[in-house]
Amino acid sequence: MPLTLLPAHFNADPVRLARELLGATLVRVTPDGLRLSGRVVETEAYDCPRDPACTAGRFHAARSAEMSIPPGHWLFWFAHGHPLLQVACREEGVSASVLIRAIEPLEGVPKMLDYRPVTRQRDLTNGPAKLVYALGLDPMQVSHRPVSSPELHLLAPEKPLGDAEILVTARVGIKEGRNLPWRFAERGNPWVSPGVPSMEMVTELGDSDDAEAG
DNA sequence: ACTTCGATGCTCT
DNA sequence: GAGCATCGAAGTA
Repeated sequence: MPLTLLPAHFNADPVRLARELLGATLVRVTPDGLRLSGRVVETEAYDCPRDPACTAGRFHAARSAEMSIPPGHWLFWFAHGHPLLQVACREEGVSASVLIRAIEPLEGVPKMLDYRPVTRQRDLTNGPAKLVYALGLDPMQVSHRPVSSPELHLLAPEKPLGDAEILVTARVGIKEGRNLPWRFAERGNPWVSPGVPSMEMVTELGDSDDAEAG
């Protein structure tokens, strides 16, 4: 039986955690007891003290609300009116998190399609806000709850993904810190978000950059 | 399959 | 009032 990840597990480097969460199962139990789940296939790390995406401009102040959330608790970042699901990392008072960017639907697909009707099944959960809608999550209800909550929790991967199975790329949609290789995806999985670059582009990324996971 | 472009709602100025 | 860690629709292939 897979283990439910506990909040204490997230008092750690978000870059490492983002990588380790690939292959985990995100489980949502609806108010009527329906179980929806999906395999985590794409994540992204944010780590303020060393992250230009956080310290640049408006982001710095914006993190203050997030900083009051203890590690291993859910939080939502809003972008363009869309809620993005994250887990707070490191110790409380530090702004660091892992963003869940895409999942591969496992259980409860009909209910997900009910929450978020799409014509192509591929589009159901292949984006950070898409998966929030497909799971029927209400940010107001889920924010600040532990990642081990019955209604929304994470099961550890059966087997951690090897380096060869992980595609490391740059984050998207931000100005500063574009170059940091802090987005992780399961290589070859069709359920990753449309913007994940091909292998060729990743190779170019490697020589132009520094910061590593640690 | 790909592109472009407007709407979204929340946060900070 | 601006800008954004995005999405969806509409257009072209």
